[in-house]
Amino acid sequence: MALGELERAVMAQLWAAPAPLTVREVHDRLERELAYTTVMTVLGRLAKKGVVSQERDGKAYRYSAASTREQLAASIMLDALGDVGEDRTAALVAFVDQVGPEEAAALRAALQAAPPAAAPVVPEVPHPRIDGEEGAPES
Amino acid sequence: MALGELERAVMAQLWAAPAPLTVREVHDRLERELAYTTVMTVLGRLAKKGVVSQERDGKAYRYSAASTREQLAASIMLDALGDVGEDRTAALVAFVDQVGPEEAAALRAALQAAPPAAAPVVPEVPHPRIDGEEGAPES
DNA sequence: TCGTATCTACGACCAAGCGTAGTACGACGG
DNA sequence: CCGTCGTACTACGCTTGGTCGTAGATACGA
Repeated sequence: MALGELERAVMAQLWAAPAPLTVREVHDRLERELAYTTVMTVLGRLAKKGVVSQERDGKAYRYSAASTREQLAASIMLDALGDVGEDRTAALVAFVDQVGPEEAAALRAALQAAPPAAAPVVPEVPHPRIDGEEGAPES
Repeated sequence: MALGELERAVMAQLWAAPAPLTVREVHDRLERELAYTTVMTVLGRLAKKGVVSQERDGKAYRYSAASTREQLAASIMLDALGDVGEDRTAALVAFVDQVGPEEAAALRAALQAAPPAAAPVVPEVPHPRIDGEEGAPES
């Protein structure tokens, strides 16, 4: 994925908002003074990448993050893990080794919650796809 | 970080080799037919980024990966985790949730091997930079 | 000494991605 | 009819990564 700086800032707004935002709302919330169209472009690109979803609201669109910040981070972590090739175990060891004890504790807790053998729910989304009119004719 | 395709291929060769390689050696080992200078440029950029270290060997340089593949992957994962902001725990939960049961098992094993309560804080480096050689001069 | 083979150092070019924004154009409320 | 709002499309500059070419130093054999 590797979002850019502005893209991350925009995502931050979307994640911080309780409901989908319009371009104008995102624009207004951003600290930086940007042209309205700049925000539009960024949101469009994010939508194209699949990290945000847009829904029509009258004339305008409302944008919302397609996944939570945590899920996205997890996806990126997973991608990095995948790049390692075969010895994922060693990479995970290195990872555990690099995170602090607090994260290690969190990891332990997370592992406790995860059933070792049960097929995890996770309907899909290894990483967000950008299919268009395929399976969800909303509206 | 986020190495490019060729950069990853070059790194793969360096990781696969038991000893530092010259540009020519890397060039010869790569599947693709590339100009010698292309490999040189890539190795130079890699060195500039700090992911490989170069040592003089007569007229030529010998290049070796600055850290293991696993450490690099772990660093990238850690970076992604850092981007999440405060709630790293949730991100780790999501991560555990997204990895398969095998990785979860590996994670468990890694956590077992990890020092349970030793260092209260990391000596330094919020996220590890790769400039110096701090990795492991295995050779 | 000359020519050739090696290397490195630098510069160049192109494609893609991101930041940033302008322009065109349709819909809406006065 | 006109200004406002919103989208669509285009564009431009910058950075990064892939790919080389050329130039200069150096070593080595004839």
